[in-house]
Amino acid sequence: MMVESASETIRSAPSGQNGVGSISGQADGGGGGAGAAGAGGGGAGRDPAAGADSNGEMSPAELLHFQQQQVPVSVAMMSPQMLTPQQMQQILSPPQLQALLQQQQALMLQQLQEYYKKQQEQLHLQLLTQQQAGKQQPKEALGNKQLAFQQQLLQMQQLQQQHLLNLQRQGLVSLQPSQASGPLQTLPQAAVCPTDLPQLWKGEGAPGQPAEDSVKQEGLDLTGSATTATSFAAPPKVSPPLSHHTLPNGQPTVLTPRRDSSSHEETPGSHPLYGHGECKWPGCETLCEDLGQFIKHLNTEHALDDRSTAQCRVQMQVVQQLEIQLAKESERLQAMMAHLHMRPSEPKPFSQPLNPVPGSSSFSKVTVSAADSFPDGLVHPPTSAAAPVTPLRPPGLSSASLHSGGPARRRSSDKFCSPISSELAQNHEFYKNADVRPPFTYASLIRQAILETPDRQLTLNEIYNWFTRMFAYFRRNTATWKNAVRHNLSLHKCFVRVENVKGAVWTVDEREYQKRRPPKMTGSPTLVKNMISGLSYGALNASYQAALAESSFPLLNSPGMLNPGSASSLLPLSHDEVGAPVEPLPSNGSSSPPRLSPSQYSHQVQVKEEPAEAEEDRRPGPPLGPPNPSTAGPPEDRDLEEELPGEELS
DNA sequence: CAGGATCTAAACACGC
DNA sequence: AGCGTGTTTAGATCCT
Repeated sequence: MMVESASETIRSAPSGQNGVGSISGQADGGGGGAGAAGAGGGGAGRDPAAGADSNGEMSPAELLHFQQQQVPVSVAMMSPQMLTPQQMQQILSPPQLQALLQQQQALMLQQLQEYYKKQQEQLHLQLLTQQQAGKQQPKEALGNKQLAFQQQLLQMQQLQQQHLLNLQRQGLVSLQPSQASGPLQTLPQAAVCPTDLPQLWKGEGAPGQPAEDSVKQEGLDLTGSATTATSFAAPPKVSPPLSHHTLPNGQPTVLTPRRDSSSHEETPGSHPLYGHGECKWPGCETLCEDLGQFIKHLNTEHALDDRSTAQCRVQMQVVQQLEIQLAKESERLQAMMAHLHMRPSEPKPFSQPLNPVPGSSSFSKVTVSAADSFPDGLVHPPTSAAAPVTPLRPPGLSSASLHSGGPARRRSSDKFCSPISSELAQNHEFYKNADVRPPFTYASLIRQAILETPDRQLTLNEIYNWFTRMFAYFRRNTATWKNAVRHNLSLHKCFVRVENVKGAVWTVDEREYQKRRPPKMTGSPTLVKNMISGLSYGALNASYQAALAESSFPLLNSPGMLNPGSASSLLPLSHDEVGAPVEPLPSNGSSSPPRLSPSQYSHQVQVKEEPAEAEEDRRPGPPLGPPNPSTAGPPEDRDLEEELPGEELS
């Protein structure tokens, strides 16, 4: 199933973002060649060109190169830049979100400053104490301790620096390299070129420490303390660590697709630093009516001078820090997964396609985007916290689906165990802003939409709205996907139409929905394992987290553990169930009234007055689960039931 | 190869 | 007549 979904994703990839789904399937099917071209050209192909364009305009090609690579990343993290104005309009909150975000960050900045200040004082105090005490101690010991403190201090300051840089980068803190002032008085170094930091540290900490050299050389690199980041040492000097963003096969990568999603505004005549009528230079945001004006502004305000260079350095540092952080988190993930026996921990040079389908013609298309390929060989999907709206790609989403305009189904999620609601929650911002097709089936999405509502019912139009609200992808090609939605509503028994006072609403028959799921996959440890190993880490990420959180995976390692008791104790009041949607597998959800909020359930039943008949047809047994030959057993047991076949299979 | 799931497209019906 | 809503059919892909 996983495979299938992935393959569908793959298949659709060629259609590209612009091509939309329309005939993607057929077109692709017909010509594998076309597909390949689409994959390459669709997302990545375009970028190089864009890069070339802007490159010509800017002075130091190198700097610009960095900017091209970096700016969008960080900018994307802060603003829904990739959206077209139209899309922006359709989104409810961005402006408010932005404002809110800024408020929060301002607050955070304050707290950070306080925190860092305290930490620094504390560290200094400790250091001094140690130094004094150390006079009576062997020199070696003293050196070590001092070094340790020094490193700690450095680490802390680096962290601080990182935060500040981020804030600065986001324009929250307006900093001029030459004029540090205002809110950052306590941390003047942040305003200065990062390369000055070592000196500052030198002045602050113990002078002449050996570690400083390395720090100096590596800028903000956490060399001294980054013992865990061994797998991914930040490149020395200031060259942005982009090397790993290229795929072995030479395919363009990550950073390119990103632009894809923002391609709406980045017409051939556009500039990576220009968007929404304003200058995207860090902390600038000067309004420019047109590109020409912007270019002028760029050349005057951001010419190659000390300030611009410094800002560029800052940006590079930001990226470096993020990379380092990413590396650390990735390593942690790797260790976790290794520990959980999810997969061999040895790095695999290049992630395999989401669905290693050797024979598949689309195989080549599904290479993991550069974003996913890191030196450690792991896929490094952005965490929702780190890059909520990064167009690079959401956790759990295959790269293919990123570029795809076609179906990006991932039945794994609705069929297997990855809770769509969890993943949605995690990547909510991403899907909301990025023009990426969600890797869920229409059915699962519709169900999700319905279950998210208190009443567990939606009119068709409300479903439409949910789609457009939740997914940028569904803000276009409305005819296509709306048709698909209607088609799915009609086709699947799990969707029940209910005549309401205000019209017809759609509800979900969980039992039917569960029925749709092939039992064999749900419980077979072997199959599940295989599926997992066939997955890319990226695809796993969110799904895994959610799945693990919801204890779906314990089944993996201990099928025997599966019993009503344990299952119910594990599944129930997960975040999904409490606040929101219920995922099928974990809870077997709505089909098990006892676990579901009684009010909710009754509500659902209530609504279905008219379709009661139909419902009875579809629901052999009463909601409360009296055993039925076919769907037999109490709801709780259905968990078991669904798993059992799998066990039998294996 | 059959069967199932999914997606896309399209035709048609019905009511407002 | 146009539109929204539903239903249904057909063709396609992919996986088991």
